[in-house]
Amino acid sequence: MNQSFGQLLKSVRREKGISQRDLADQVGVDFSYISKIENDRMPPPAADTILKIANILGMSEDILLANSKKISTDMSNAITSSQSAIKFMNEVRHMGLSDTEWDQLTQSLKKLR
Amino acid sequence: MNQSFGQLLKSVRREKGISQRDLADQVGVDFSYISKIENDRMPPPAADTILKIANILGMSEDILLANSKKISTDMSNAITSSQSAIKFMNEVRHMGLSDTEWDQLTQSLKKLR
DNA sequence: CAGAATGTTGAGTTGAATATCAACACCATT
DNA sequence: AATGGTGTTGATATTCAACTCAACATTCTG
Repeated sequence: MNQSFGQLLKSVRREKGISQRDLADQVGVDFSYISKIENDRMPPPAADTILKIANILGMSEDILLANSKKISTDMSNAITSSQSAIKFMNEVRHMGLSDTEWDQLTQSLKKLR
Repeated sequence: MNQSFGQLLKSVRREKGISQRDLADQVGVDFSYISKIENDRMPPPAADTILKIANILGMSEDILLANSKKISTDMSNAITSSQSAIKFMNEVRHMGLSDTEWDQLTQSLKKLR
């Protein structure tokens, strides 16, 4: 059910009919690197690179990022730039939330605005 | 009000009456490294090292971590290990929450349990 | 099948984070 | 003034993520 980052990347890239070389050129990396990532011979690239890939492939940044288990610079900043955010995250970490609870929090989020 | 990581470390260490060498030995780093950190000549150490320091000094891990603007491995895992958590964080990132809003979320958190 | 396009693999590179080492300076006590 | 405990500094080392490069293999298309 949870496909690897490489599997996801490979399938989306193929759907779009783009070669590894084309993608790599647009991203600004070597095409052999794309190959290794797609075959899970290397871990997902840096968060910034993941964002570029998502945009070039015309897919959701969030979905690709989520599959990579990486935290983007933006997200990292969103957390560490505010004392209140850090406090919140510490609480969360100590509590060990379930998926359901996370979803409830997302609901609370939407009620905030 | 917002003292640097180095200033905080130095003041707490002195309160406990521990020398840089003693602290460094217990942490497992060179004492000169502690000196540089305390004088802000080097950025805060790795998250794991920060946790060790906090424990040796008998202070809150969270406070020290928060001052360092770093994300601990535990916190990173708490976020990336769940799809729902990642979804929540993406929402948050796109919204750009204020401190007040973060505090409200912390309240929601407490109501969850 | 030929040639071009595309994909794979192993070894090596690079820069940033995270430190170490050696030398020296300061200060208090004996 | 020497010793011992402490702190500072500049140069250097180590580690790891994130790649590149060159060579080869496979697949597609005419």
